[in-house]
Amino acid sequence: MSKEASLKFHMSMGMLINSAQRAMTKKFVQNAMESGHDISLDQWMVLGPIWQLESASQKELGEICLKEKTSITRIVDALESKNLVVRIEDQIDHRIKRVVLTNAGKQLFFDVLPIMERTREEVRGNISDKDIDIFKSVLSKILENLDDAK
Amino acid sequence: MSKEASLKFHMSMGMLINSAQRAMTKKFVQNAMESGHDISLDQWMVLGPIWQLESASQKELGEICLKEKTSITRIVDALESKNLVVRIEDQIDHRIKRVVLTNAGKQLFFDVLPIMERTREEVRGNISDKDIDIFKSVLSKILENLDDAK
DNA sequence: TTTAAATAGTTGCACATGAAACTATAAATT
DNA sequence: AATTTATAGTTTCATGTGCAACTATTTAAA
Repeated sequence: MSKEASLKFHMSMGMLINSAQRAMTKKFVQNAMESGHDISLDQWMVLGPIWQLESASQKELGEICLKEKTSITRIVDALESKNLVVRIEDQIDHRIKRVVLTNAGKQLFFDVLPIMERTREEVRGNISDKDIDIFKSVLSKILENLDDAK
Repeated sequence: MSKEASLKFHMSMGMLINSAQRAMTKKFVQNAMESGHDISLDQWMVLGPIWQLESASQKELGEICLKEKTSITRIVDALESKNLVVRIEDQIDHRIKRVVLTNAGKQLFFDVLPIMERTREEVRGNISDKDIDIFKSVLSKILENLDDAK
C-alpha cells in the first residue's frame, strides 16, 4: 500500500466525523448568533434538560447529556455567569445542587428552540430517512463496540 | 409533543456523534497508553502527514488534517516538547516553518501504526461495509449541506 | 522604490474534555 | 456512637478548538 493510501485508510472516517461535528456545532452557534443569542452548543445541550426536569441535580444533567461531572460544573458555571440558571442547594441532601432556569433562561430556551430546529433541518438537508436511520445505527454500534464494559 | 420526546428529537443525533467521537478518541489513547505510548489522537493525526510529506509546512499540515493553523501550532508545540518533531525554518521563504520527524518520532510512528489499525478494527467491529459506506456518505452530505460557501 | 496587501505562524481569550486530587456531606459498618 | 466508605461537586492540569489581534516576511501596486 502506498503512503498516501495507507494514511487515508487510517484517518478518513475519524476525520469525517470530526469535521461534521465541528461544522454542525459552528452552524448552530452561528445561527444563534445571527439571531442575537450568545450560547454555545454544549451550553444549549445542558439547558434543555434543565428546562425539562425543572430542577435537575448536576449529576442528573451529566447522565442525560452524557457528560462528565467536571464538564457539567463548567457549563453550569458559564450559564450561571450569563444569569440563565441558578444553583440551589438541595434542602434534604446538602451535597446536591439543583439547577433552575431564571426567567432570562426560560426566555432564551424558547427563543433558541426554533433555531435548533432550523439548524437540524440545515444539517439533514435532503438526506433520506433511511440513510439517517442507518447512520444512527452505525453510531450506536460503534458505541457498543467500544463499550468499556468496566 | 411531550417534553421528553421533543428534547430527544432535538438532541439525539448530535449527542450520538459526540459520544461516538469521544469513545473512539478515548479508545485510541487507551490502546496507545497500554502499549506504553503517550500520544493524543490529534497529535497522531498530525504525525501521519509529517511522516508522509517528509518536511511539511504547518500550513500544509492544516490543510491535510482539516485543522486551523492555531491548532497546528499548538499540536506541533506538543510534539516538539516530546522531541518527536523539529521545526526548521524554510531556507527560501523565511515565513514558513517545516516540520520534520526526529528518530524518536519515526520510531513512535511505526510503533503506533498497528495500534491505530487495531483501534479502527475495534471501532468497526462487524458493521457491514455497505453500512460504513452509507455512514460516510451521510457525513459527507452533512458537510456539503453546511458548506459555508462564503 | 516605497508603500500597501497578502501570507505563515504565534499568542491571548473563551470554551470544552478528561483524569486525578480535593472538600463537604451522607450512608453504612463495626 | 465512632469510624469507614460512598457520593456530589469543585479545582487543577494537560489537551484541543476557534476567533481576533499581533509579528515577521514576502509579494504586489502605485
